[in-house]
Amino acid sequence: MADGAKQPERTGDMALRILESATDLFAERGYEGTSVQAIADAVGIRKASLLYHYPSKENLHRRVLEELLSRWNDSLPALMLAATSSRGRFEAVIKAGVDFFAADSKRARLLVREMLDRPAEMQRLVVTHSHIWVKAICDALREGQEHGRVRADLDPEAYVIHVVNLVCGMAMLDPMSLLLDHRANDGEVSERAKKRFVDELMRIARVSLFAPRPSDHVRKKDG
Amino acid sequence: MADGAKQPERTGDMALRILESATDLFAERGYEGTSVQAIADAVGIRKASLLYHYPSKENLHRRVLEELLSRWNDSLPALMLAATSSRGRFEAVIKAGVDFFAADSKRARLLVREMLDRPAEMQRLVVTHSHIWVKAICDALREGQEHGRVRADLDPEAYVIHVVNLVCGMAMLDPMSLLLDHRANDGEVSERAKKRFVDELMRIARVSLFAPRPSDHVRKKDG
DNA sequence: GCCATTGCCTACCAAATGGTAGGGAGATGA
DNA sequence: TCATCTCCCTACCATTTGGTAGGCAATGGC
Repeated sequence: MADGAKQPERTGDMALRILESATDLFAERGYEGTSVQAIADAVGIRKASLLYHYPSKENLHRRVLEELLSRWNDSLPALMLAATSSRGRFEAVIKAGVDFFAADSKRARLLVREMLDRPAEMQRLVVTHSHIWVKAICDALREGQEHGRVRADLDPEAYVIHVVNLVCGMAMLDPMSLLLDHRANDGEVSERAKKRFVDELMRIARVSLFAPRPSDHVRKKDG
Repeated sequence: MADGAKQPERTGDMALRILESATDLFAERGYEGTSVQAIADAVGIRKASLLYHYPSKENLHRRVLEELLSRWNDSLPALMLAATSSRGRFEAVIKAGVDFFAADSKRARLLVREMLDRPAEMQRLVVTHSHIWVKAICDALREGQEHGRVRADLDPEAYVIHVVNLVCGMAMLDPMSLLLDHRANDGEVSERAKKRFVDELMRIARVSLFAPRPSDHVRKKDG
């Protein structure tokens, strides 16, 4: 191995390349299932070189998680805030949230994994990182309930959790996809399966959010 | 260690005790995060003794998964089949599904983990184990759609997947629970949080399933 | 030239991993 | 009584784990 053709391409972005490979592998195989050696191999360097940039596996893992959460908190809260006012905006916002994960399902996988592997730490992270915009959304939901736009029996906090859960469910599209598209898929989830998944996800989120308008039960037609 | 007070209690159930401890640990820490040594410690025997009952870690893992899926397939399909006909039965059925996981959230955790860790194998398992009753439910849903009981724009397969996903979301109640109940919880999810979670889950599943009846938008009241 | 810093390397480490070999106590049946 | 079988044990194995020590080439300021 290492007989050539592996020049460092650019010094300085080594740390970034490590972070990206680590993100992929942690998402795919989990923390315990990913060895430092495997990450180093993916990057194309030696294990000791990796540990020069990140003093320990645990440290690297923390950085991976921080990077993910900061991205999440960059894009999501502003979008989500616009969600609860009107139906059109709602569509766009949930779609944006879905796209965030659909773009690379690594993120969803990583989040779900962390919730399973480190529930206590994630609880802290959820509280510190998310509870601001969760609260904002819930306030908007409650206001919507007072105006009759939002279903009165909706439980705001629980609703948000379930919608997030539904979106994160994209991490598990893989094993489910054959139920949505019977073609022999070659390891890749078909676009058709993904579309059915996302469409129904948005439908569920939508109809369980908005109070039915008097005219709703008549114009029930689908393409 | 092993200085006494560890008589085998009953021979023959050793294999079962191993299976149970392994189930707990696999669910809590994942396959890679659980060593054979740790399982043996939990049971109170030596590692080599464990490997006498199960020839390898991988074999033990397979048995754990088989046991889980067989339980799932014992209790769920019959219940689910009754779900789609009337609203009363629907409640009971989803509740039963929820209870199945709420009883010990290990099961949900284990399933979610497998979907992340071994998507390909789980795809096979899902197809062979579940697609019969999934198909049955979907048929019932489609029939409900023809009779106007079920929302016309519902996508049966996708709906089932999302409901299963919602139920499996119970595996992630832990890190979310503080959003549902602000009391300092001592590692245990409060009953109140669990109830809010389940109630909203069932509400979402319900309203996104049944077509609104003309009278629905007036009798919107909750206890 | 010179010296310090950066960045990746080889070589090594103790500990833990999954798994094997084989011993021995206790029950069982002929 | 003796052979066999079951079940758990101690002792060991090669490999892999996360991590350290130190070398060495390139770079850049002085």
